[in-house]
Amino acid sequence: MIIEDEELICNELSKLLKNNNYEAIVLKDFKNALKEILTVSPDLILLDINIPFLNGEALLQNLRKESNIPVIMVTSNNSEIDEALSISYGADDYITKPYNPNILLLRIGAVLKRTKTNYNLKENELVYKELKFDIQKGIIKKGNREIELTKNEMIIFSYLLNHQNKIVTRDELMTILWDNSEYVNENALTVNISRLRGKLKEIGYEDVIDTRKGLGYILS
Amino acid sequence: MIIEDEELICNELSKLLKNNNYEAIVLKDFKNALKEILTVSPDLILLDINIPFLNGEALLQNLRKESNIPVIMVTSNNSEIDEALSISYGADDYITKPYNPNILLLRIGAVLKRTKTNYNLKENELVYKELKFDIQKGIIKKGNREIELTKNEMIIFSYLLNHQNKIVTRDELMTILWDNSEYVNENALTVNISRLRGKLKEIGYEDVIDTRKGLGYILS
DNA sequence: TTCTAATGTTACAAAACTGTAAGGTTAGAT
DNA sequence: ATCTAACCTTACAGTTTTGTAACATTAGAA
Repeated sequence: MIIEDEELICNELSKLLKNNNYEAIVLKDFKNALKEILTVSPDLILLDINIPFLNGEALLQNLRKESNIPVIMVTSNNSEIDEALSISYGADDYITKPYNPNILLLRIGAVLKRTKTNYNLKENELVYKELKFDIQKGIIKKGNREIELTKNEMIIFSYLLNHQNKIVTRDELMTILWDNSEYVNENALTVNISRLRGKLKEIGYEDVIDTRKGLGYILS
Repeated sequence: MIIEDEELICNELSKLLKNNNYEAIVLKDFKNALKEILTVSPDLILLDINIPFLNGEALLQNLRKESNIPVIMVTSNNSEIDEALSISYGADDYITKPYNPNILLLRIGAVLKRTKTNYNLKENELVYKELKFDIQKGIIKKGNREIELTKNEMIIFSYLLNHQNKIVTRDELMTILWDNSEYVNENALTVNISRLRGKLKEIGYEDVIDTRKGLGYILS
């Protein structure tokens, strides 16, 4: 959602966002801004702080009482005070006019990534090839098929995803699963890997966890 | 870790970082940069891309083959090309010289936050009052005491944490737990809340989940 | 104060999870 | 080509998790 009074900028921004596969909505009615925002419930807000007759900082403060929708503050001058202020009011990032479109896109991407992975259960998904992995619930989705991972499988899969294309040693996994093995059978890990592979296979992902004998495992 | 050839800047940066509760190490031996980095294994790297006799881009590329340590690229000119390049080589952010110290600190904070929550199992902790919550493993730590949450408890606690000081309706929780209840007893939620409260109480957190009768629950 | 719908607690059994053991397979060194 | 350590698979039983039911408690409306 774009909150900005200069129509030219609004149009450019809309175009820019749409060209990059975002949906863009421009807020028209500044009077009922808060209500509008909450109704639309956008994924991210670009908020110009210098709109006449709209107290952007107050709006942000009020918004923060009800929602954690990420906000990127758009400021006119480059002073640090402004930046610090916007951030203390709860903005997730700031950018000064005139902004470079590519930089703005990078910032938007970064904020979305940051806030998505930071605890919004519904959207906390990680993508691997054609499948989505819901970290909190431990559910893998592919198309309409869903597979539920157990806690151990979740931990292993998370770790492998986080180290894609890198060899992960069995020791590393043992440490993560059982705090460096008090008295757990070495085979327990093998079994858990086996089970994870089985589930991945069910949704058509055979051979994605590769064994590097003597070294560990690798997720391609 | 600071990778930078101008000694004056190194010193200023070190001071800045230390004053803000970071540890700072300056890389001296540019020849064995990669090896050094991997040995030290810093939490974040500030990499000046314009050091004579050091190909920063190649270094980053090679580093990325072995590790996901976050890197902030320091560039001299503001051109987009540079930025785009650094990012495609795997940098997590970029900043142009001369940089404003406060902005640099903000960027560092943002990158650390982003990369920490993005799947580094060991460090993926969320802090609530004096306790730490390991999202992946579902373990709550307080001092030397540890409590293990079950999957359901984890989901509820995560959601409450994500909506601190906001009322969370029972419906919301039901949806998250059971995809808007096929045929699950309404009481199942109550029981799960009860169990979570019990565990929180064990580590001295009584009455942190408040009931708002007719509305929902709230984590204070 | 009284009443009642909303919420809480406990015990229990079905279901899911997980480490172990026993035996099978395989990559790669010799 | 052979051998063996490394890894895989399967079945099983102990343990944990979880929804249900039955009953208890409580906040707040009237």
